[in-house]
Amino acid sequence: MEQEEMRSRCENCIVRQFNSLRALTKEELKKVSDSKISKKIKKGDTIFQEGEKLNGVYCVRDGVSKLAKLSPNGKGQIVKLATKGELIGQRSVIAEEKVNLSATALSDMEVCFIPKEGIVNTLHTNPNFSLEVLRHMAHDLKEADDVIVNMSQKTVKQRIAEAFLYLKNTYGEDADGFLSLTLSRDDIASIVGTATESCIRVISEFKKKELIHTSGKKIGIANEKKLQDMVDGF
Amino acid sequence: MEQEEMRSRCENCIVRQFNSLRALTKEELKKVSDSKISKKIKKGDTIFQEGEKLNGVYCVRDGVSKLAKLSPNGKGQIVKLATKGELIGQRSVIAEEKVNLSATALSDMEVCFIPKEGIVNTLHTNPNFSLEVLRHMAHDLKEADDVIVNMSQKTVKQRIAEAFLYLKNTYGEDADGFLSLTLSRDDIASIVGTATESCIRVISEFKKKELIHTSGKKIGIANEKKLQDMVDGF
DNA sequence: CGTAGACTATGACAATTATCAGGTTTTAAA
DNA sequence: TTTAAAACCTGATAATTGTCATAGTCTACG
Repeated sequence: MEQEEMRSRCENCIVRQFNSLRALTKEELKKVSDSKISKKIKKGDTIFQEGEKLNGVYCVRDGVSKLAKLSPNGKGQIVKLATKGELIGQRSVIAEEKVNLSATALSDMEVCFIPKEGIVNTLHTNPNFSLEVLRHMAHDLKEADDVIVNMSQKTVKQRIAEAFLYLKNTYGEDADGFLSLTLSRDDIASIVGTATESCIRVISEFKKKELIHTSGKKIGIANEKKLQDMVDGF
Repeated sequence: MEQEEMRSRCENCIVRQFNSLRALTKEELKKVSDSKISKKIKKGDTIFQEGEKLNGVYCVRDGVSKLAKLSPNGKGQIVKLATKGELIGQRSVIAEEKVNLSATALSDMEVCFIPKEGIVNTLHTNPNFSLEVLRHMAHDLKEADDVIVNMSQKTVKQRIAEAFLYLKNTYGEDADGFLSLTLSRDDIASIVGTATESCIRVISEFKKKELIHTSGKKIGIANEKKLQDMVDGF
């Protein structure tokens, strides 16, 4: 059990290297580690919901979640995927507002809930940490701006092609050449902002043109160059 | 001239109260004021362009600018309007990346260029300032997320109606009941992400339905409630 | 192992939106 | 004041995308 105790300390957690927590001092990290709560979340379960008030942030240790807004009529729009190493909920904690997106697990996940006190205090006292958080937020903002531009300037086909390339570059492929992150057609549609049926149709078309190959819901990229050309409008 | 000297000091600039600079200490503010350069920018002129490397941020003292991405085919997408009191270019300076949007004046403007050294140093030493910048960025990020959701879940008509309400709430109306910020049909189209012709058609339709009234390119809101209902899908 | 429910798939059609082509009006500058 | 350019407007048409209906396929679980 001492082994397990060691492993569960933030100080020994590799994931921390990927997010703003790496700017914490040893003492600050110790406090965070003492206050954090590890949780396992099953695929499909929600971590938090739009409108909730968050009392802390979640650090993703393993798995992938979607941050999305559901509309009254049932269709949702995925705004961002958050994966190993990312902090979610920080925007809401910093702005002291209710969360405007809900977070749902796309795979089994392991997350650590970090109560906001530790975070907020440190923001006031450790400029390196603030700056690090700021950099991450600046990056998220750029990505969001890019999504806005893509939604208005690219067709559904282009956006789906782009999504596949993004998934390959971000999450990689398995041994058989399929994207490591397997999403439902519905989730893919929600990422690119289109109807599920339109998404399925485009996937069928890509398959016919041998740009991708599929097996069940798994998708593999067969012709990266042509997909990229399509994104670029050729 | 001493009067003018007084007025041009950041210490006496009202605009500062609206942005992160209010978190600066007197000394820090003095340094910023000493290093800043005031510029007048004429309507239509660009402040900076996509891909440029910014050596500082711009503080908008008066006027309105659009932050947009131009696409190769000529259509642009406006991602954000920045007005009196806002800082622009901070994202790029913080992330130490080239700017990903270009900034163009929509009206005659007065801006102050603040070299990044002062900003970056202060970010490292004054946690209040970092935190204030962080809050603003968190707010921008939420707005960007909302735009993404709107683009995918609302029709062009709804987005245009929403834009008019936004312009009224943000910039107000003049004495004759027209929106204070007058935009070209082209710019309105770029905000909601549609073709100029589609935008004009919707405006004509709104006019026929007496939801708005126009005079030249000026637009006034005639029936706020019905416009809001339209946004909400009724 | 069989069945309910969820997911995938496709066709037919409707709605939305873009594009092209042509006018008219407004604006700004000579 | 004339004139050229830019902005606005409208119609006709095409392309894209969404919706509805229906059926096949997969999968989890009793």
